[in-house]
Amino acid sequence: MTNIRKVAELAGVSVATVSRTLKTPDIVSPGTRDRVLAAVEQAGYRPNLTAVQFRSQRTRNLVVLVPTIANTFYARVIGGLQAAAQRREYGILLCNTLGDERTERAYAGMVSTRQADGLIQLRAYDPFTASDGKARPPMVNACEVLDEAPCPTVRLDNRAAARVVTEHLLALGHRRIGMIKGPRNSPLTRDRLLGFQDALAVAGLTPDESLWCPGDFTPPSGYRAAGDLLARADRPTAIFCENDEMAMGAMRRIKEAGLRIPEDISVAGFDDIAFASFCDPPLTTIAQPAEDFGREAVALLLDIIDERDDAADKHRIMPFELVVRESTGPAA
Amino acid sequence: MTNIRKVAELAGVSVATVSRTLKTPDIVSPGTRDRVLAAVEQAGYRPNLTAVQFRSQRTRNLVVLVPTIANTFYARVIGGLQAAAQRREYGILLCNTLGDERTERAYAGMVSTRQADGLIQLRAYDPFTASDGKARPPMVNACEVLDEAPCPTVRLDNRAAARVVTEHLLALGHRRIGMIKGPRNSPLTRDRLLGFQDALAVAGLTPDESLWCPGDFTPPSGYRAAGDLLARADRPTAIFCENDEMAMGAMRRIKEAGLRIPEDISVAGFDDIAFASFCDPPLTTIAQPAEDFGREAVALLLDIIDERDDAADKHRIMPFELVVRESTGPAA
DNA sequence: TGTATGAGTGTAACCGGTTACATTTTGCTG
DNA sequence: CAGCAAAATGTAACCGGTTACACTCATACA
Repeated sequence: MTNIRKVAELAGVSVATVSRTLKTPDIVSPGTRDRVLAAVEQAGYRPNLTAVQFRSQRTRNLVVLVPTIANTFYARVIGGLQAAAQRREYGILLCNTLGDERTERAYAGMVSTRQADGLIQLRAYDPFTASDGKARPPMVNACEVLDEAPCPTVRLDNRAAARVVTEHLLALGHRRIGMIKGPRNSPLTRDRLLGFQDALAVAGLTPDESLWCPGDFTPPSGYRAAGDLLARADRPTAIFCENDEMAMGAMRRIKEAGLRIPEDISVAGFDDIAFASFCDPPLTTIAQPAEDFGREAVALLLDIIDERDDAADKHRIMPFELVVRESTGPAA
Repeated sequence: MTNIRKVAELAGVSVATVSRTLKTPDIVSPGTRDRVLAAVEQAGYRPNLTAVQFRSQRTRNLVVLVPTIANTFYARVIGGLQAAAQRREYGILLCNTLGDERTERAYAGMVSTRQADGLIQLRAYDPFTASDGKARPPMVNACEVLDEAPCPTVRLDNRAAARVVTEHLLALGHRRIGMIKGPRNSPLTRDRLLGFQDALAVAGLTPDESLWCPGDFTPPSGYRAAGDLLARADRPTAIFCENDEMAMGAMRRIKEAGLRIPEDISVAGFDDIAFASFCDPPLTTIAQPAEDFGREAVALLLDIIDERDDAADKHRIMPFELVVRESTGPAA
């Protein structure tokens, strides 16, 4: 394996000069510089980054924990993350945790063991135990955030967004609105449900909890939940799904029951994934600036790492937008 | 930062003994072992993995280059990759390249610069230039593979699979079949087109190239291509899309034209993504063992890295299955 | 008692860069 | 041409582990 010593020998200079030629070319004389670069070329030399990282105690890598990359919303967030990191010359180590806490802690350990300089967590779970004490590695929590996050966060005002969707349905005359919830312990689930209730309360309606069905953010769970809602004698005239994937499942179930969307029943989702505008009918949903979540998270994390910041408890709220398509219409 | 010397001092032993206690506990005496472990606990010691990697010249990390993680098929492949790697105590560094060659080369450089021990490429592009010469880093190419791959490959017999889909359409009586292709220079596109032609040839039909539309594996491109096909006076009675995402776009366009699927026109896809069974109507497509692609790729790569293997030109062909759903029916 | 054996532990070299400090070379001025 | 500052380059310590080799000491056996 060619190392810096081989190159130095080849160029007839010291290792320090080789290092300087590659890192700060302006402080070596032009003649030497040419000779060294030729030797680098000839030897096919690539610096051993492991050695550099070891020496500098900096890896310029960031670990990103994603609950599931299969979700197209997260895929967009990651796109934003990567672009931002690349611009600052940081690499992204992407970890698909599937929500498994053991896996999350294992990957988070890459920061404790100095394989990465910081961590971006896209789920409301803190992989560092109390025993890590005050020496908490640099971390940012985005998208689904902890209530009392021990770090900066980037999130949507999910409650307000859910309220806007619900108000849209209410404005269309819907009074019995079904709700398909996300995973039980997710703050997203809770906040979106709260926003839903807020809107009902403002409209002077008493919420009917029997219309709230459990789901897990996957199409099959939306399919099942919709089945339960349709089986009722007093089925709702609209269903608000806490994400688009469940809305897709719900729409499938509604069609199998021989009902029309939105004539017989309206459906609204959340996230505005790529398929939302291509399903039948196109889905009314909440659009989020997914890429910006990634960008912001990187910016905040690098602030901590570079200690440009002391507070370290900045919290960003990203904007959302209701996208009205054809899956919602006037109540029958 | 607590390091091994601090722990050694705390336990009253040498650094070698600390190292041995953690790596080969059976060769230190029980008394010493307890003392060292207590010191490790007390100091909150985590070995600096960068130092370990540097010293051992092994990172136990694998780089995976994914064209786009937003594609749910790739997401499943990655799931398989991660599970397999974790079992062998390797980490996965996932890179979303978006097909950008500069990004791919940059991340592939992580192997040349010894930040990772090997590379799994899910796209038909070789990120190593000829100048890397015979010192090619360990690499495996999966899913979309190079024709003359300089490394082991894991792939589907795309040609045979496309032929099976086409035969299914022919058996339903379709004679004018439209084709929505993938990216121009992808071997997937070419092989699936070849299989399509194979089936037509066997059926004694002359292929009509004007029915082959360009696409790029995204829903909007399927939407546009379907528009072109429907605008023809002699529009096809079936459309074979080279992947499911384009099929979703095509179905949307067909419905907007007021046509029914499959009564007026049949649609078939490829990949069997999660939404394939939830769109309207559920999509006939080719299912691939996505997770197995990942598992196999890791197995082959570790064979090379551990030099269990000298040949290094093993090629695995994975099985596929035609999944007939409701988007295909008898020709009108 | 002397010696061989082996378990347990310590010492220090090593991995490949970076960089503080020392040394040499160059350029300029009087 | 001496003398000095500045520029260019070299020397070697250092990052934090791992491990070959050396050493100590208890035990077993002749």
